[in-house]
Amino acid sequence: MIKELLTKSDLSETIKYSSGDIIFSAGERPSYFFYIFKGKAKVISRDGDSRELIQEVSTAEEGLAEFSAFANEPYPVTAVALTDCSILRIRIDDFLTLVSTSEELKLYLLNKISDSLYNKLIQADIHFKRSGSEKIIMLLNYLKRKHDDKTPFSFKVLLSRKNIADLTGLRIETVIRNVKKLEKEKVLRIINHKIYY
DNA sequence: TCATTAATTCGCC
DNA sequence: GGCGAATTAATGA
Repeated sequence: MIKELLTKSDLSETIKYSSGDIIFSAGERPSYFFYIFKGKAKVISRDGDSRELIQEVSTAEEGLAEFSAFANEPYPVTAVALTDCSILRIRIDDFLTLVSTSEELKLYLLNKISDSLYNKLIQADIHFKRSGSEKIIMLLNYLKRKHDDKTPFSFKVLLSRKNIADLTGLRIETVIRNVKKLEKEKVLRIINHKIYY
């Protein structure tokens, strides 16, 4: 287990974060590798302080922005706790030493970073679409891909309108208008404000 | 439960 | 497609 590998080293420490706390900020030089034990965090880009783009949501038993341990660049993004979190941190030098000794850790990182890359490419595709409704449909398809039941309207979207806006780069009003349009076109259903796709 | 804050929706430009 | 205001939902004391 990755968790044991990281904890057995006395080089690591566990830090508690409250919901909303910033774990690292864009522009900072990474000094630590972070691994979430408990809770959920988002990795975002910011546009002033009004708008944000959700780049990734990481949850328990996952690292946070793993690429940063290898990229040797300042963080291009900011990480914020979405819930109360318990997060392990280990200095990057120590982490890299640990990686060099563990096949399991190497495989984990290869998997996780590949997965992130895949997500990024889908995301780029979403952003590349011109119309709001196309962006929303692509996001819904992406979210539904792991949903077993492929029949229409079987998938309840748990995201808020704001979440969808933050994931697609659209404004909330645009999301609301497009979602209504898509309902008229019978592409999705709205029951109790929730979207079924 | 009440108060505060966040999300959603609507009308207007 | 964005802004501000009104409404509604969620959250916290």
